[in-house]
Amino acid sequence: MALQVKYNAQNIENKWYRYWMENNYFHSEVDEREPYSIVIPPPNVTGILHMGHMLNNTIQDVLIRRARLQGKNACWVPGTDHASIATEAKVVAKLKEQGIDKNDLSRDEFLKHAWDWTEEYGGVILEQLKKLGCSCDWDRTKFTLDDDMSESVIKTFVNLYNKGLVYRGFRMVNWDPEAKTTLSDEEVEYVEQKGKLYYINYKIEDTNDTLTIATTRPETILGDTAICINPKDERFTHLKGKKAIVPICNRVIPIIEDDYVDVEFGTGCLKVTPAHDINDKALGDKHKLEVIDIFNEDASLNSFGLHYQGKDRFVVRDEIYEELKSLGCVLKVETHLNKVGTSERTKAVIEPRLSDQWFLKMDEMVKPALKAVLETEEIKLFPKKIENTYRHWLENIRDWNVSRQLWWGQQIPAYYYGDAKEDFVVAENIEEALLIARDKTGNSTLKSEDLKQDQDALDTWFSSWLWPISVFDGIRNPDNKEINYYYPTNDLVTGPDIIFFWVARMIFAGYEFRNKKPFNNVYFTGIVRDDQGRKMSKQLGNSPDALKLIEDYSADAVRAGMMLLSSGAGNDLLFDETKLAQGKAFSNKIINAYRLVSGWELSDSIEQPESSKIALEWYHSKFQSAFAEMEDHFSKYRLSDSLMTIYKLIWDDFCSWLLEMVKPGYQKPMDRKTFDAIIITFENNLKILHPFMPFLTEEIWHQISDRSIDEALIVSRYPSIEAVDDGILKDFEIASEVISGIRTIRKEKNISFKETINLSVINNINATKSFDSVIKKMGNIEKLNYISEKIDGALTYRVKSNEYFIPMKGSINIEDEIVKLSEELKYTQGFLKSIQGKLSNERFVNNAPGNVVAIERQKEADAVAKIETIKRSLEGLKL
RNA sequence: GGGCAAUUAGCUCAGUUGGUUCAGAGCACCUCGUUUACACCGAGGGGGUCGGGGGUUCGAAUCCCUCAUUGCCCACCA
Repeated sequence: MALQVKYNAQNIENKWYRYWMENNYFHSEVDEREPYSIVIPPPNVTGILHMGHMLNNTIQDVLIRRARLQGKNACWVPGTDHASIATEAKVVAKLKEQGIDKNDLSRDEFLKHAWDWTEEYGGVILEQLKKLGCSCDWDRTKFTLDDDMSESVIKTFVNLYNKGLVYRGFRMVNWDPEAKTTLSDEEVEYVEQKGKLYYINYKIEDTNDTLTIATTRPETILGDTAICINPKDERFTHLKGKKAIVPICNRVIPIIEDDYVDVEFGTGCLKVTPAHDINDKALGDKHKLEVIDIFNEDASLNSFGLHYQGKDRFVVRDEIYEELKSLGCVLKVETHLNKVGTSERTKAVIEPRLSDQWFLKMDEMVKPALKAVLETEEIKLFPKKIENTYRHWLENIRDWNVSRQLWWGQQIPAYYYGDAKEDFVVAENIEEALLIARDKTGNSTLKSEDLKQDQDALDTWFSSWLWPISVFDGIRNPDNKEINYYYPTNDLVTGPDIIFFWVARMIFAGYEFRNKKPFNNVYFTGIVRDDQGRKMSKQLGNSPDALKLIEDYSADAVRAGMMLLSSGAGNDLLFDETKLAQGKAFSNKIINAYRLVSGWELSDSIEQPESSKIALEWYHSKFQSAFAEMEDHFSKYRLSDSLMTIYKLIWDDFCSWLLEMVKPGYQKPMDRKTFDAIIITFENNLKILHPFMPFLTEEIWHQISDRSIDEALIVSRYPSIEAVDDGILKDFEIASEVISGIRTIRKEKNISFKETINLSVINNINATKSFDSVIKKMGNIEKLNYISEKIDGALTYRVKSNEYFIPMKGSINIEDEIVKLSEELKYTQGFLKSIQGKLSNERFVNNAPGNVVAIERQKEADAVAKIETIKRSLEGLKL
């Protein structure tokens, strides 16, 4: 344990990560121990590490390492998500750059490109997590498109179909014209936009009258199949039963009545376009209107668009406005603020569109999920307030549209054998499908070539909702020993933005397929924002490079910094690089503390000083109380408080007090007994800090002594919990105040620390007597004696109400002393007055509980006594 | 439009069931100090009428009402 060379974080961190990997410490297998498992929220396979990941994964690693130190069988399953829309969009863009149009490729050709892309960029993020120190069981790494994962997904779909929970429906869905796929409601973002409200005149058939409708989307008039008025609207009674003529296409459409129409809004006349608006669709169904879809899948106009055919909807909007104007059909145009649905991924404006899609029934699945979180609380959400959001969504849930018009994902296992909509079967593979189809049709000559698989892929979340089950192969082999051992997982750490996409659905899946919750606790992290409170994003360029931060500050410092920043579950955190610097300073502090300890000369021949003995006794209790506090914070998922407790323990109590108290004098040797005890306390400090700063702690751990493979810090055990001696903690508190007092006086009176002084104490400070040796050492006191009478002309200082000490050397400025004492007197008198005020208030004495009143009386007595003491001191000075 | 949460020191946040002069922590700031691990240090110190107003109570940062501001979630107004 020689004095070390400069700490090179990067080398050391790489060294220990390699060591951990080589010795398989991250790997977990089923055994006798209590399991502790976490499944990672799988990042997008082509993603790169950003601040959110750093926060999220640091938290998970802290939890995992802590569980390991508790002797549990800790298993953190890593993996990535195929992120269908996001990845497919990236691949399409990449191909476009190369001059390749997705539409020119076959499904297989496209998938080949996607896999190439995945192999090239995929998994980068997992390597980055290693830099951060994440102790995932990499042998278990999963990808949501791995064969076994996909099999589980397909099996699940078939299972749900057979249970009657999956159905095919012709519905209005959110259509992303750029990705040419549907989106779930959760994937639609409503963005406020300044649009226009166009007032357009329609002729009324067989009259010269017109009626005016207001619309934000004039291009959709080509799909109009009715005008609707409110039957109670007296302005339009003359229109009842009449027909209107749509401008440009001159289609004659009925004027219908429905009280859905808001008399106040626009003109009170509503144009009805059932193919392009969800409400219009409802009206259309009710009134049996014709449905005219005027768009292609890329939202350009189809043949119903007449001379606008092939043009984009927004181009048409402007052009049709011009045409209508030239036809004299435009009454006016107003600006109008409304919220436009856009695709979360592609940012394209969503087009409500009618199409055939696959849906999963939700109403039954919601029930156990609601109960588990809100009633039995067998699943706990942190922060609790998020339960409101959870409840609201679940209570208003709609069926889940699980089909996507994409290729990157699991293809829906539905096989069509005929042209009719219901001519299909659902099966795990084509062979089975064939058997079922033959059976169903009675046509035994049906061949596999006659079957055509559905072209759609499943929503990404349809694979990730199985994640906690499928990573342990619990779908395909529901009774395997892994799933029975690791499931339910313990903690889930994720962002609140995917509570519906993912968290709620995992809960559905858990109860549906395992009849058990998927996890016990969900810790929702906050969003990482910049110092102005803005969300960190690529567009704003306000997100620091995560890897650069690790390089600049070390992984330990970044982890500690992130943990210090995150105040509690669910709270956003403002990124502040000074916190990383604080983390760095902390690791430096520890390195230097070790440098001090490792530099001590040992001697077996000297006795342990009394001061060291008592100091170590005190620290033992201090450590235990901090440890208990840390555990308490952990139990409430208050990780930043937990780290702060350790931070203060190590910085203040260990470094500033303990080490200073036991430090031998200049060039003096250290006694063996104290040294050995210090090493043990140092090791215990490292243990409790290890989950937060794994590299540094492991490094020092091995510097302290050579350790075998079984003795690495990562696989050691937390210190045992022992009783806290409250008495010694209290005594030390007083002793430390005495020492602070000495320092203050030295400073005020310009007495150097090198100069010894004498100290006399009046009124037995029994409490501190055991710390006499410490006070002498820390205050550089030559003689410490207890006296019964005050010494005139000496400096006075009080600790607590009636205990004080008097350094006798040094020049005394009596005036200063008088001023100081007078101030103290004034303060104490004020205090006394407020207490007496309270006590003379009859209502207080009569109403407050007895113990509260008793406390007040004690305070009163203490204050009176203290005032007496101060007064005596003052008189002494004035003499 | 509906719902939920928040507002405490310059900054980020604690403050459990109302009760010590209880307004706290970390960082930042100020003063002093090259004491034999560390200036990424040490010793001291300043700083908030707990968003405004009202109420309940012997007593309110804490409970109630109201206003203001901010954030989040949900919602089909053409």
